[in-house]
Amino acid sequence: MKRKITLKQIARELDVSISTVSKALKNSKEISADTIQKVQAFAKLYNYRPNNIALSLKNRKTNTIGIIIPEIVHHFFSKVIRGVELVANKRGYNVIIGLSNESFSKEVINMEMLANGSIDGFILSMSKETLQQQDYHHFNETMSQGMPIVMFDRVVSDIKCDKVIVDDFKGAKNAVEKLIANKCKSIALITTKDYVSVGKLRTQGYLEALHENRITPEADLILKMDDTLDYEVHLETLEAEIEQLFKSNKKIDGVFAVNELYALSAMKVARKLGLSVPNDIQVIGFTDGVLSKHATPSLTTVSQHAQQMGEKAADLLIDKIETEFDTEEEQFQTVVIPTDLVERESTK
Amino acid sequence: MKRKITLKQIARELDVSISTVSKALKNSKEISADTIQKVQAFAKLYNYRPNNIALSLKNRKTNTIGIIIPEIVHHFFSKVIRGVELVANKRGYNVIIGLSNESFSKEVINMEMLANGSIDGFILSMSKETLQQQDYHHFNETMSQGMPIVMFDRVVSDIKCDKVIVDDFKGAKNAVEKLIANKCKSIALITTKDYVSVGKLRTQGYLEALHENRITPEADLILKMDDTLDYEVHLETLEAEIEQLFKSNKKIDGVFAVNELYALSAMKVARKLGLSVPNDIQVIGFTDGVLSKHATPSLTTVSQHAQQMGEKAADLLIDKIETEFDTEEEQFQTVVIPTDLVERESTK
DNA sequence: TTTTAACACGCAAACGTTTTCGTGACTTAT
DNA sequence: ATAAGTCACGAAAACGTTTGCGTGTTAAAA
Repeated sequence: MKRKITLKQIARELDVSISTVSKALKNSKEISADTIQKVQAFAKLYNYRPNNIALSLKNRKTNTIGIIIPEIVHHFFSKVIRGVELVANKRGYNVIIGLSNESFSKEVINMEMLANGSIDGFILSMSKETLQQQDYHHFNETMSQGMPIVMFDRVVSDIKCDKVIVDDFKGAKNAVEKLIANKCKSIALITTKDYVSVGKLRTQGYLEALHENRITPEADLILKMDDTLDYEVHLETLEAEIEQLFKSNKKIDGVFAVNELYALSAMKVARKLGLSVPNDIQVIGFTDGVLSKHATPSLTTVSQHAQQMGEKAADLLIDKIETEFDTEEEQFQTVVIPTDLVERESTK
Repeated sequence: MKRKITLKQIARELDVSISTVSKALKNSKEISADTIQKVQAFAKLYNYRPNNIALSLKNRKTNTIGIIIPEIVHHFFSKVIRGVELVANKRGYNVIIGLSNESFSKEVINMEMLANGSIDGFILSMSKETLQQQDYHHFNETMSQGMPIVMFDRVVSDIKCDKVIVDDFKGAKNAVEKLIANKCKSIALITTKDYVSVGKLRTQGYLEALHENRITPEADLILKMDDTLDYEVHLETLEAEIEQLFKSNKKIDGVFAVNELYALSAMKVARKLGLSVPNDIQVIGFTDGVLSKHATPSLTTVSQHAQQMGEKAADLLIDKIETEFDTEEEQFQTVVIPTDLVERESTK
């Protein structure tokens, strides 16, 4: 088991100095053709590669970006990662991941671990707990130390940094407008509590669409789920709530759900109650997920283009990393990725 | 924008030497209580944290593990990552990801990037292309440089390293036995071509179950898909093939599919042909995915316990990293994670 | 008063690079 | 023959740590 070879070892073997080896490998014109040839041959033979850690230390640059997300077993986030990884690799960066598991303290710990030299910048989406507690000190501290942050999807305006978001408001509005155009008269909304910014915005989009079409929103038709529960495990609770909604509002003929699972559950409950989708009830969800595509009937959704978000976030971050324009005060931008309404079988 | 503070800066401010600061922070008894108190107060004030990169260089240890997978937008792999991340963090390690995108060359490049000092060891699952080309030089080279590798799921016996696999053979056999016990007389198999080890083993499990029950396998009932195609985009091709299978073998009353998508497609085609699942045809898939749970009818599957695989792989790897027992020749182990048959609505 | 020991701290090397600068040995021009 | 200029290379510093060892000061023991 041989260790990785270093400049020092090559130097010793070839009886030259370390600096000569280093320069020879870079085809420096300070070094004679003879020596260059000799060194490069030896280096190739032993498959020399410079040690990244040493380079990082010397250059004060790791060429690695950290990504902190609440959860990885989730199509949206894994697609974002794929996007990040794609452009990161293309631009010579590695990606290191940290999972907050929706916990504030894990988010803080993870960021601290990575912030101490391991990476050049962060791409992150806040945990629900952080959103609830509204404690953003770790973000601000990280940035004050000169480490750039790009946030995506779950953002708050209090934090001054680059952001990549989806137009939740317009996406939701479009979806509801589609239902209205499809002759739905009584459109229910299944959403989350308001502290999650995206849920809030989608709810507003729903209301705006109703308003513009002179439909009076009814509180009865709006179901706000407590999403601190993991509904992958408490599916029955979710379904029971929706069933209750449907039963007490028989006139419902359209449903807009702010995520995939809510939408699927709505369809499931509808079927259970003997209602046909899309004939009796039309359903639209909000996501990029795989469930929508393979559901029966397949689900019409607002697509978020998660991968594109990841790509954009990575580009923004690397741009920031690579310009040391500390000159004028920082300029932050918020990029809005447009949504698409992907029409499938759950709408007419 | 202040840079991160270093020992040197603390030393200069407090007019002591760097080593004194370092020792004071570690409560070394070489240092007076006075100085310790002074240094620690200052360090806390400025929120000093040692630079990971410098530590990595000094200790020749990064406390980071690399994970190379073919694809991240995939429930199985993201669950594995979650498992890896879970135990890695618990044991003080970070996780850095590389995606091979099922490509041999990207796998090689990614490994080379990480192998040069960035990480202490690899956890990986081979790309399809690597499996086809059977070129494993990059794995062997990496290991010969003293970097441990743990492989999971897609493995080959030619490579000597720790492995974590699922008992594909037994899992498949159990599933088919279940179908047989449920009175299926004509059981079809939808699988991949044999170069993917897992597909091959699952096929063998299928055959073995038939054999033990004195059922003669029929070539007509075995559909081998070319999985170099991405069936997420070529769904129609997949469905057409399955439809062909069903139409030319009307007696089929059971289907075992080696993954989730094949199984779902089989159900979809069955429905299209007016066959009821599970009354006319019972279906079992193989995976941990989310589709199975939310499909209609929900799909009975062989669960792989992906997260557990990730956890085990991480433990194996870190164990190996942390024992420098170069003494006797290396001992490699292959851990088999048992599968579970999760019964849902697609079987009786 | 001298020797010894404890104490509190600094020096320097090491991890593996890159890069600036210095310096001998030649070569060329005067 | 001497001055100037190339050429080819080495020494050393720097990135931020940790740690073994040396050392000056003081206090205790002889």
